[in-house]
Amino acid sequence: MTTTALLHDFCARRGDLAARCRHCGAREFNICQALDPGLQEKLFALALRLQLGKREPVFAAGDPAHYVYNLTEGMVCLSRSLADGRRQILGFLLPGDFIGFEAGETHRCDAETLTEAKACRFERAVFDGFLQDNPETALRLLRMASSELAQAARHEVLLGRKTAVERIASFLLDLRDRSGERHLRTQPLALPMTRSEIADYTGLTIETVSRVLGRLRTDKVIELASTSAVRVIDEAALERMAGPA
Amino acid sequence: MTTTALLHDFCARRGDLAARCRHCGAREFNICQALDPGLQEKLFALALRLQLGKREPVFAAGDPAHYVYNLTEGMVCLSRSLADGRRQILGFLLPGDFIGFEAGETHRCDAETLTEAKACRFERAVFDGFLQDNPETALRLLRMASSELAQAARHEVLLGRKTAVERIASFLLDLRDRSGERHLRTQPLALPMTRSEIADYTGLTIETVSRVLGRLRTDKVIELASTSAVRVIDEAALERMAGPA
DNA sequence: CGGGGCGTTTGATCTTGCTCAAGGCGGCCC
DNA sequence: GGGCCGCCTTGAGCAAGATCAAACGCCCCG
Repeated sequence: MTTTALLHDFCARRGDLAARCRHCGAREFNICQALDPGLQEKLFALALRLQLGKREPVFAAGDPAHYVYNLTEGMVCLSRSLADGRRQILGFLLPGDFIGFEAGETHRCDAETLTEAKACRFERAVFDGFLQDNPETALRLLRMASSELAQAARHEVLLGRKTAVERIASFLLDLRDRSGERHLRTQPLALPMTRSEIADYTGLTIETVSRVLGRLRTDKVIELASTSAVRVIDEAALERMAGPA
Repeated sequence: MTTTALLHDFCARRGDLAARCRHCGAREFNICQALDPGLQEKLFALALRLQLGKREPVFAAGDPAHYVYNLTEGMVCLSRSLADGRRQILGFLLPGDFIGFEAGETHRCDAETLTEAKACRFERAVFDGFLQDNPETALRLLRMASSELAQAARHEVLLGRKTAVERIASFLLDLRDRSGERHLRTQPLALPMTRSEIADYTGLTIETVSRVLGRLRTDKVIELASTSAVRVIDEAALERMAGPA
């Protein structure tokens, strides 16, 4: 098999419900990474493999945090809403991302799938026990948490200090880069979220999101294959538009 | 001694450079919490006690991340800047907060003291080793990281979806609550950061920060003892102004 | 194939918070 | 004690993006 074919095969197995960890397409990115086969088997035994539908809630803010999840396939959206309906989307999660680990007893944001998705679900207490017994896994999770914190910091810069154009360009580049890291298709890049969700991620309105995307298209920086897929035509321009580093 | 006197004594020892962990005023909040005395001694042996001046950089974005820090006294400001000078302040850290843990090799934001401060500094590799050997400490750190992530999420809501008044009111309440949890004085509440730093935390300009604070003062919601200390007069009003939960 | 509904696009107007400008206050140094 | 400098406040006008409004297009369903 060629490298491409191998990669294709690898991706096809991503999140296969019956597959053991060593066949899991998300293994390279998620919590199981670098576990030796024995530990992987142990962790697998603790997991419930979950198949989730498109636009299905995983948990809501305030729910008791009984479980933690490791996403293996699909996209999930994390958000927090104010009582009057204003919503802030915190991030769009990709295969390998860890969801639902809380310091307290309840979840503090909403999690919903944007696409069909698969995940490994662990009982919180059981998972904590595994971490106790496997400090290198705890350290790996700590490093993943630290990456998420860095991602949140970049998002705070976007929300607090960037213009509308910079926000949209940064959003597209960030999603593309993270999708690429996870071996997902980037050209065209899937946008399974609605304009309203892009707006709530970037702190803008749907009208502004639509106008900015329209302008990027007019300027030949991107092509919109459909409303839910972009192709980056002029990468350098898009990077310039995303603002200074 | 009365409870108050005990607390006073306790706070006076906060961060005492010579003190062992069991006398450290920040012990209740920081990484050492709930360690048994033996482990505390082991951790203490790994720490360099650091005395920092007012407005002193701790590290800058891009610096190699050789050390991690546990703040025991004073306030530290975390920020990220764009090349054109725009800055986003990520948070104002209080005693007990953990600083500088990175997934990669370098720091990804700037850290600077706002006041004189004290911290325990650990070499990264040594600290990682301690976590390997003490999974319950790793778990505790993981829970602290999860709290920071929740704090970041609240900040994202503030930056993405709140009005100027809501941002300032939320900022004041958040700082007051976190100061209270750490047994710091809350009435009046110290604001060691400049208007410019409040602006860069809230995603506003200094003029808007000044106007909103002025309006809160005019409306008798707060009193400004000096430019760097507030007293909350009408708590309910301030909470209303911070926006719906 | 035609109709309905939702999500998106596009346009016109308005508002919030930014920019630009000037003045005030306070702390610190000489 | 006086002056200077940095930070803060206040005011006037402006602009980026929000709001309000309407039309479009696509998909689904009858």
